[in-house]
Amino acid sequence: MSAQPNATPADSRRDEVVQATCAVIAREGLDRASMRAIAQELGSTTGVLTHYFRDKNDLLGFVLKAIIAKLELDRIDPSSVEASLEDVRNLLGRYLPGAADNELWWRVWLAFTVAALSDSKQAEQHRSLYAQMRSMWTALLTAMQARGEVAAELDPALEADVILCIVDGVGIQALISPELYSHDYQMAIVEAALARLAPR
Amino acid sequence: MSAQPNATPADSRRDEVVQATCAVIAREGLDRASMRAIAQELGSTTGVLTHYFRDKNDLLGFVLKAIIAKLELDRIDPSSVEASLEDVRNLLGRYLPGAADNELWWRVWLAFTVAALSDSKQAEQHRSLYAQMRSMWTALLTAMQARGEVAAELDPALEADVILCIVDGVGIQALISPELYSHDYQMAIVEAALARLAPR
DNA sequence: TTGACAACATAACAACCGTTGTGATGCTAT
DNA sequence: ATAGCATCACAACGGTTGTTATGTTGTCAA
Repeated sequence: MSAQPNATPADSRRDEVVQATCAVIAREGLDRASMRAIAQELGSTTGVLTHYFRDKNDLLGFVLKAIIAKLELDRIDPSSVEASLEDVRNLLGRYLPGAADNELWWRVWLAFTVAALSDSKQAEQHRSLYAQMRSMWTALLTAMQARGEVAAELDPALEADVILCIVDGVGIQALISPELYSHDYQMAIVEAALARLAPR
Repeated sequence: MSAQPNATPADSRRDEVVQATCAVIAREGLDRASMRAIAQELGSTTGVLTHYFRDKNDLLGFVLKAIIAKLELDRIDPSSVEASLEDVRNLLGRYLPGAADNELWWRVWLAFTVAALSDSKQAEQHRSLYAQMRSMWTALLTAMQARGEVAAELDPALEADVILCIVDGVGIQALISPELYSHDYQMAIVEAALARLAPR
């Protein structure tokens, strides 16, 4: 279950710090995630943080990398898998908040995304990451279209962006109004926006 | 063009401060919008801010109120207007970023939204605001459905949430990748998600 | 037993934050 | 002319921030 096969004890401890940082960011926000707050969440002092990370930027870099890994780990290879519309639904279902601990990762991801809007370096990273998702979905939809699973008259690139937008939108709304956006309701919205993919 | 018909000079000066605050938030982020940074944006010192506002919270309250006013000002009364699908498109078109100075307002709004996720008081405000939009769209779609402008088998409440989600999603993506999300492309995505509203 | 090193705790530092009080300036009504 | 008030500039305050240096503890090889 560990991240790496040859993970040293130091690496696992580092991961604990990253986890604690995510917890603080998700609960209090990115700007309130100070060194001392993170250390307190960990039940230690800032000495732990400075020992395993060069500075705060370094720590946040590890956090962002962990989030990105979470985003891409459960991704499928669009060229090797013959996905049906049902598979697409399941894939999005596991990705959205409302299931498992996804809400925590969504909160952290959204915090970094908004912060990236004011940081050209981080903005470029986010752009390329979304570009990656975009090309993945475009390839997947193109393959499905060739197999007749997606209506022929649709533009796969545009539909890929529709998926990205609807997922982001549902994600945000679910974070704002979790009592309204149950997992089933999130899926209902996604399916409503995706129904047009079906042929005929 | 002023906000209020009987606006005093003090009110207009207050509005200048609010505008400057929005500019700083949009450019540098909410956490970087310090009193001194806002004053510098205004070409003054913090004396101006403390004179017109009790404290920073008070100032940010005015900013949020200005944003909300921007959100609701160009809203239509769903019961009095006989909107067509074309009108819905135009309404959303004026609302999305990519047109006029909407991008600035979107950045500020998103900053407040993410901050609200870690503040139960602000979170409730955002929830009720989205609830307001939700009921507006539901009423509008219901009326259009009764007039045969929207397919009869659809659930207006669900479709209202689809609209809210797709707008938020397109808005965020447009802020992240403005060079990709032109105004026309934003509209194309919205129209793609909205095409299913048409009857038959 | 001792020395080296990892794993922290602790304290101090400058920089920045929001807030407050004080004073200078200029306009306005009397 | 002068009192009064609006409109700021400015400095200082306590608190919090990230960073750095130094101290303490345990472990383990030689």
